[in-house]
Amino acid sequence: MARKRLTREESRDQTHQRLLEAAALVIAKKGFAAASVEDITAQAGYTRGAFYSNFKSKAELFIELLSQDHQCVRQDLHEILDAPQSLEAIEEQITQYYLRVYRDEKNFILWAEARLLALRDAKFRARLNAYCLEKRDDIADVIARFYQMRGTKPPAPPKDLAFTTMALIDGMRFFNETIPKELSEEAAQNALGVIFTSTFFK
Amino acid sequence: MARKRLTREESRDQTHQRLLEAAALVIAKKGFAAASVEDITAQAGYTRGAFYSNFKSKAELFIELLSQDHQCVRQDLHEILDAPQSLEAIEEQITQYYLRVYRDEKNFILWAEARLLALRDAKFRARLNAYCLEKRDDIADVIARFYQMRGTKPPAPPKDLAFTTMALIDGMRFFNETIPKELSEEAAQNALGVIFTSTFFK
DNA sequence: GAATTCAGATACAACTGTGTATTAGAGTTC
DNA sequence: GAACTCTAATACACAGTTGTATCTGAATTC
Repeated sequence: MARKRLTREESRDQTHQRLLEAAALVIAKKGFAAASVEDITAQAGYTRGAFYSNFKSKAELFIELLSQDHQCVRQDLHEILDAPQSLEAIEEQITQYYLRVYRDEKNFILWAEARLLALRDAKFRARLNAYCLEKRDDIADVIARFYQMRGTKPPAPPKDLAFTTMALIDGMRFFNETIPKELSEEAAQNALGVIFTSTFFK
Repeated sequence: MARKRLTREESRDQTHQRLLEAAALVIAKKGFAAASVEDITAQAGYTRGAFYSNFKSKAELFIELLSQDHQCVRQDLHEILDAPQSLEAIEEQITQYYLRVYRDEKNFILWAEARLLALRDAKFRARLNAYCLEKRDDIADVIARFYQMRGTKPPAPPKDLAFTTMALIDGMRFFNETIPKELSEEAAQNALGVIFTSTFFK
């Protein structure tokens, strides 16, 4: 199994990507502040030299990591929800989608770290807010489309309801991680369902 | 204005309390990991010697800080909600209470830091979960009491609805801090109101 | 009021992390 | 294949953090 000899660019991209993946692991494990550049490069199998020739700073790397994840999540959402569908299908898919995010989203710790970092770093906050608003608007679109199809008026502006959704999911995601014993599948569905079944869609 | 000469115990308690207050400031400002013992004691006007003769570790101090805040918040909640009241009064007061928490709660950053720490430190998590469940049960009581007075069945077990409430408030609190421009008073009320007016209480 | 006790200051030794400057070695160009 | 260029390793100087060990002075005790 001859390993392909890489061009300079391929090699660099590989290093770049490996550092990002390593950072995701290490930051999730130790937290952004406690994750040293040394930790990250060691996890990736490099030394600090590789880091500084690929990124300006730890925050820069983190932003790029979040950006990649944001784009992935966004694409997922669009693939599921963009095709025109029936009222029932869309309702079902939204519920499924969020239950899936709630259960499977691996990177929520990274986003929690990021939010905390954003409170303290204005530049970082600006970048993060852009992602946040993009997501809110995507969700607001879905909500607006849903009510339009049904021909009823939403109980509040869709953008506000989108905030509700995001806040609730994030909060529950945390409980799910720290007190799983108190949050059976059923309890989680009850807690989330308040929005997805009782309010938005009834 | 003669300053009172303190007894040893008074002096120690004063130092202890000042360190806690300083820690609240510094941890909120720099984050738990980045806040060094040196930072905290300097902020309080002491040296590290004072810290190590008052606390076993930074995590220990943090737990005590959170414990104090938890007790305060809890007492507030009870004072407002414990007296038997009319249905309308309780509904109004819950809404007011949460709007107040939402707007005024100064220490939510500390709790956000704590949740992240809890993901990584089992002992810390156990302590924090205890506070979390105590709070959930307090809220669940209020919800149960409300439905009982009204004589209707809650849409889900009160404990689950309490999780919903806590998750939503925390999440919105974050948005309020990082994207205040997108969250007018009205938008916030809409986002929170989904629960307080549409679901729980209608 | 002398002896004692204890809160907190000071000094210290070990470690960890950072960023830059320099170097080695592999890819690229001609 | 010789000169070059760029990625990543290595070396280094420096700053910050930690916990303990020791010391000091004010409160306490007799």
